[in-house]
Amino acid sequence: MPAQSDNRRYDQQKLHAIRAAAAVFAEKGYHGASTRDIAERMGIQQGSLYYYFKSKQDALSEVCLFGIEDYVLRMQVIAADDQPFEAAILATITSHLTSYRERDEALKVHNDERLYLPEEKRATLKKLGSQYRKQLESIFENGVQSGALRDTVDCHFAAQAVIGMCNAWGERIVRDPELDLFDIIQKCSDLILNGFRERRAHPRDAQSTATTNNLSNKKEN
Amino acid sequence: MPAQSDNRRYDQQKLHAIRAAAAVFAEKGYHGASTRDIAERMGIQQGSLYYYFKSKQDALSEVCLFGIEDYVLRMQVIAADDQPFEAAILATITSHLTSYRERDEALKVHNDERLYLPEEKRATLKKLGSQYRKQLESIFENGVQSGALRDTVDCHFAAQAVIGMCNAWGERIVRDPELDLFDIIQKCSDLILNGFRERRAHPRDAQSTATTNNLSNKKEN
DNA sequence: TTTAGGTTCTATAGATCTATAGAATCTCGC
DNA sequence: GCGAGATTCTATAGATCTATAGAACCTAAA
Repeated sequence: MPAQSDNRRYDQQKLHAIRAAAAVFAEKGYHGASTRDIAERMGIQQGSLYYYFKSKQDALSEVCLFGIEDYVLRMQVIAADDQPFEAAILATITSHLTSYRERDEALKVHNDERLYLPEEKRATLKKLGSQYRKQLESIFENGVQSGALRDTVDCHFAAQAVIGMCNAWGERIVRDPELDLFDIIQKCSDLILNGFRERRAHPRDAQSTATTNNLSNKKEN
Repeated sequence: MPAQSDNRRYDQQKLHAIRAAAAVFAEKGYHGASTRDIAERMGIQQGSLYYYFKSKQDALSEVCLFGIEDYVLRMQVIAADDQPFEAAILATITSHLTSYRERDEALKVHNDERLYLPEEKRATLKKLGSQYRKQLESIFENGVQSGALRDTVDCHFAAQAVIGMCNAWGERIVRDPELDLFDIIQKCSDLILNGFRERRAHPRDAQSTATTNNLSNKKEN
């Protein structure tokens, strides 16, 4: 039965179990992983796993929560802290990507496998996720209001784009531990802020509007 | 036995099978989907599916290939075509995102499930994927050389970022058919080119220009 | 040492699922 | 209508996999 008061052993093993499940789910996917795989990874028998998880689905649920919880908390801190936009977006991206490194595979599992949970079990995750997105949106809104960002910026789009980009890099980061985290953070921030286009030495500034116009009617579509 | 010369029936059903497999894999994941699910969706019995696929893994393989093949071809056309960078990146994003709409779930399956294929069966997909990336990189390199992009741009990073962002939006597009594709394409291009930062009123350099601002605020159709 | 409760093990029921074999049905040229 | 080949069906072997029950083991307090 699920442990008691000051019992260290249970808590240690439970954490161990969550990490093992995260690693296995990340590698094989929720449905591709077996409870035997998870148990094996933590050095116990398959049946013993049910001492820590009510069910396989319950394991997924806990891994997802573990993967996202303090990552949302960190965002809350960033959003509350009233920094200039540039600092805030850098902090956001840093937090997002270092989460992938630190919490290993749990965040990846949250992103890739959470949809296999039934609606009800996902409620908490959903709330955390949209909380995160809203806070990121508010950072963008503040950026617009402060004049740091263009007033044409669609903050909802912007938040989704940042999240999407960070998750894409996060997947790579998890898969390839050699990647230079700091370098990626820098470049992502730069992209979000400035894009890739050269700004000062634009060839002909008279037709600058013309250049954007012909973007739309090109080639087959 | 796998059909013959002018036999229409087989080809039709085979395509039907691939689409059914794509839909089911997209919804439940490779391991979460059963061959019975796929067969059911195309209105035949589970065992009959093996008339069209050698194995379940073979089905995944074909779906992935189906999902990525002509999408790479389109990129080849774009890269060969010597357009200005702005047009090329718009065409790229348009191609990428409309692929998600048109080929339904097969591209999503390629992105999410292809890693479950054994190394050997993935060889072709890998080649196609890196071909795609390299062509996108060369588009960025051309952009730098032509002066359209800053010469500090890391083209490898840029290509990965674009692919990551497009895939992230693609997932949403597949899941929510109501999303305005054209709007997303516009905003992604704008982000890649210009970022979100206000440029006119930036303290440091007072000059240039209103150039590209109006890309984002044209109220499309 | 004894004992209680916490942790892990073994064994297994019951429910999948993949892939195959062989029978049944369908299609179409003759 | 006949027969050959193409397509689909039924039935099943064999290999999973999840979850549970109950025995065994381990630790620490009395």
